[in-house]
Amino acid sequence: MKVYNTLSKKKETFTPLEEGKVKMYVCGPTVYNLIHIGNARPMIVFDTVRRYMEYKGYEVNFVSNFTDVDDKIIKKAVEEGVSAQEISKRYIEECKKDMENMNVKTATVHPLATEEIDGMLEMISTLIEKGYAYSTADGTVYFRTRKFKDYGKLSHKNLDELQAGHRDIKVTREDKEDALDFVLWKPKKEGEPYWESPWCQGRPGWHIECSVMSKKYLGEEIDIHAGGEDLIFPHHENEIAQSEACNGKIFAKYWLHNGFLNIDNKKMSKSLGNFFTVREIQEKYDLQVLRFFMLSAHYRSPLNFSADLMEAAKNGLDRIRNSAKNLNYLSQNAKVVQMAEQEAEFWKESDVFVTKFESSMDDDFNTADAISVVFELVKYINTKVNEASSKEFLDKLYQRMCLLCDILGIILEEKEEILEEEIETLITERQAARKEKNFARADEIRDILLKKGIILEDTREGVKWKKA
RNA sequence: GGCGCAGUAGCCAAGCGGUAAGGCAAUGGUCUGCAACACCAGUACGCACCGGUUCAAAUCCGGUCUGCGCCUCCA
Repeated sequence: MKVYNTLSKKKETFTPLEEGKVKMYVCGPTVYNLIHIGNARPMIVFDTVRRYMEYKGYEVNFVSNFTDVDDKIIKKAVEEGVSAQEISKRYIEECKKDMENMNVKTATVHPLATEEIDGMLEMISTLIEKGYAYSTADGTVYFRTRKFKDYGKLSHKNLDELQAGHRDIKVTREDKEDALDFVLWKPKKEGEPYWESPWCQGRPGWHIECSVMSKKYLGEEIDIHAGGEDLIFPHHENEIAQSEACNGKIFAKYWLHNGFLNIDNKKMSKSLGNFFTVREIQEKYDLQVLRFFMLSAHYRSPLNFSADLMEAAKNGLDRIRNSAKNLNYLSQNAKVVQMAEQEAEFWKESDVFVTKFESSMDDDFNTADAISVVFELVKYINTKVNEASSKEFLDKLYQRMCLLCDILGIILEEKEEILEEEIETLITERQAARKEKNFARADEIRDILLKKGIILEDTREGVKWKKA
């Protein structure tokens, strides 16, 4: 299995630190609002990485945090006149609902920054002892960036370039030894949540939490650290500095980063008004469609989001689901016999799709390619299967489809929705009318239902309905 | 100013040295009381442009144009 490592800028063969086990950390969201579809990309992508690793037989210890102390949370709390904790708690719950609806597996541990303050104080103290950090008059603690020789190895920047970088809005604080030093601990402001520390009453800087939580739940050395590409600098660069300066060991072996999600070819931002929450997408689509859409491009490429693209993704997913549905339908009526000789040959022949799927995924999780293999399987199934097929053959093919889709986190079974009784009755009446060849009445009922927003389709599996 | 990514059919998107996967849409067909759905079948002499290397280039090298990202909170 090859993975692209941001550290080396190359695809590398994946070899875990410990045979058969994977230690993986994914930077989670700051919970100050409902998550947006940009937040959803790393969740979906790295959940898929995890699923594939598990499929390959690895035992994956997957840790993903919730940042529950932060300026934006405090700001939101002030706006609503409630505590910061109330805000973070609320949006963690909402986020978990969204994750479930996107079929993102729960992490082995979902640590909260506010519950790991002790570990942070400990790491900051060690960094000060080792000369990698210093505190200032007001109790702010900074990381001494220039002291860490490898600084810049992830983002491939060197300190002088960084400093020479033209930035209009460059806020440098007077008490820093160097403009590049970043905050580990900062004093509270009036009304803000705070914790006691040797330096002042205050709260942690953003970067320290991930270093600490990763260490606590996965150890000083981990296999994979992942997140959005925007986190490469400064967040992940700073994490490396903190962890490696503190532990004296290589922090993470592989660094994976997903590309950004754009809206109509523009960066998503509130000011442009092109900001979508996962919840808003859910009003219009099953979140499986969102997931399928996100996996239809390579995770490192930028991905454009638009209404048309979602619609295309929906139609594509439907093709896969229809094929699965058809297998189920045929299976229900199939003869319970063993595979015929030719079916056994076809079955054997379809092994190739599993092999191809795996080699796509082995190549840096090429889900776009993997999905194309699923479509090839769909076509194969559609052309090889009919009313005369044996139950064994049908069921095996169905299981094979499920196997591949499950790795992608795509669910094939659809939730059964319940119709109002009145509509149910009309559908039954229409069926009766059709049987008596009273097509006028049948069409009349179809029109009535259409006006109620129900579209009927007469398929060979019986009448199907969907909402307009 | 520095660092970096990308340009493949109407749209999306794999391929990354051996002669263009897959999906959506459009088109033709099969099925159906009709409609819809579903299924099947075609669909790029070509991979932004100009040069170069090679027996062979969408893939490597140089240049040009265009779009985008990071360097500041951000997934």
